[in-house]
Amino acid sequence: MRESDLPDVRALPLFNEISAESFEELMRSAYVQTFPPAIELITQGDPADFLHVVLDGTVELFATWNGRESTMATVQPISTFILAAVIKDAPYLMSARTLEKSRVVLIPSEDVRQNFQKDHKFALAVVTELANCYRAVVKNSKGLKLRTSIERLANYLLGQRGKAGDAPSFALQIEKKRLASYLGMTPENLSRAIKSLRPYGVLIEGNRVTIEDPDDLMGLAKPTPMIDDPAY
Amino acid sequence: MRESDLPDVRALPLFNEISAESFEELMRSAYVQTFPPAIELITQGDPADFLHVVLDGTVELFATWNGRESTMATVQPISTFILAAVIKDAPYLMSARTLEKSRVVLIPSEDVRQNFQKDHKFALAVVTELANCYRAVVKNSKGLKLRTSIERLANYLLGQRGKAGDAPSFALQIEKKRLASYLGMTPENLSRAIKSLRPYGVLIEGNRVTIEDPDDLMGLAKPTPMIDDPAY
DNA sequence: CGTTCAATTGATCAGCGTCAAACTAGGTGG
DNA sequence: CCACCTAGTTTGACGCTGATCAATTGAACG
Repeated sequence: MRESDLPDVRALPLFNEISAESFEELMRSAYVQTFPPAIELITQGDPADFLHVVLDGTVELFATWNGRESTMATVQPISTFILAAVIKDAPYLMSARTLEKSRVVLIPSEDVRQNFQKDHKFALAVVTELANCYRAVVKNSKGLKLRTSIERLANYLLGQRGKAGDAPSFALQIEKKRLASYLGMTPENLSRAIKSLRPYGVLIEGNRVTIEDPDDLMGLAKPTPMIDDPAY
Repeated sequence: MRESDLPDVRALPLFNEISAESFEELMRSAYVQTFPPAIELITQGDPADFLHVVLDGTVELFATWNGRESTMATVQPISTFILAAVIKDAPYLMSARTLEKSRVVLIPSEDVRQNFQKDHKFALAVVTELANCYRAVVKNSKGLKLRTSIERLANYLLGQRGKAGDAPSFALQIEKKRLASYLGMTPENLSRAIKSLRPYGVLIEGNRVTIEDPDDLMGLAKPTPMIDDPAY
């Protein structure tokens, strides 16, 4: 792997505190690969051979059952995914595909497991990472069960606005088709949900979102850190 | 806390491998309390002061938002809950209440955090526990997004049948009201879903479930370890 | 310039929630 | 021990949300 990529990986919370020795060992056996868009990186049910780190591009985590498919999350640089399967040496629960040209670090699972067995600092970082992942899924689940699709959309938009530094206008990071699936609805329905937010000052043209009056939208969305704040 | 309870707690995967020293330290500051039914043990949003271990009874984890409520899980002996919040020293994401008279061990969060900082074995156990919890929620989420309510019910029943040692008849562990909420539907809807499973050989009278032909039901439920097997 | 796929729109329909009422069961107090 | 009360469960009627189907528009890419 490229020398210049190392600092980025090292900067991740998961690797930040670990010993130079462990890091070097992990990176020695790791390799970086660039994938074209729409490549299935991992398939649910397969053994977890590698811990993945997205350096560039976008990766979609999705699940399938009985011919149906649902977007579970989208991973953007720089972050890892499917850590739990690697740790447990268990099969992946989700599949992953690139949405655009993406550069991904692949770290052999066995090395990850060995190093977190012997490097206490690494184990602590893994704990933190997993606790975060767990809480993220719980929040997601709460949203799914407690909110209507329009409320989920409204909160999603407010969340994206926050990510964009509270700019009045920003770009959607994923296509509407996938956003729909992520929010648990059909594309047709998302289209109509967007229209139904017009009275709340939401305007979406292409992937350009404009929120004219955040307070108005918040009246509908009723965001709470316990569902909507990733850092909570 | 009672001497006789110690072995049960010690037998938990979370505490099984840790040093005698850590265990003793944790138990010294821990205390056991017996609660009547319908007591709210923890409230979402509150700081995570204690790691909880259910010794006896049943505890429901639920979430609320905007006046709505949803059952997220039911915890039965012997197991822990809200480990992630304790580890992260973050607010609880879910509330918990006893469903029946329950005996619960309360371990001060601070002690848990300290001990997993210094006891590597404990940290490893926490990692495994969190990975399991994470995967459980992901499976749950997959079920919610990929299945209809009837399919979720069918799979739930097959799961319970498995827990009951594949007995043709067994008792529901929770009331239908809560089962409905857990499965993401209303009680009325659950009632009708149950009736719609009659042609598949499912008979439910009170809390007594009889599955006449599991294979028939499985044709509808299409269970997969990637959603339905807790050990997967 | 044409192909392909996403996005939108309209029409229709099924699933599910809501409301209301009847019924049942478990627990309490007389 | 029985009557009553409360809360869970079931049933029916109705309406809304969101899925499906079909067709069109729009945009991106070769």
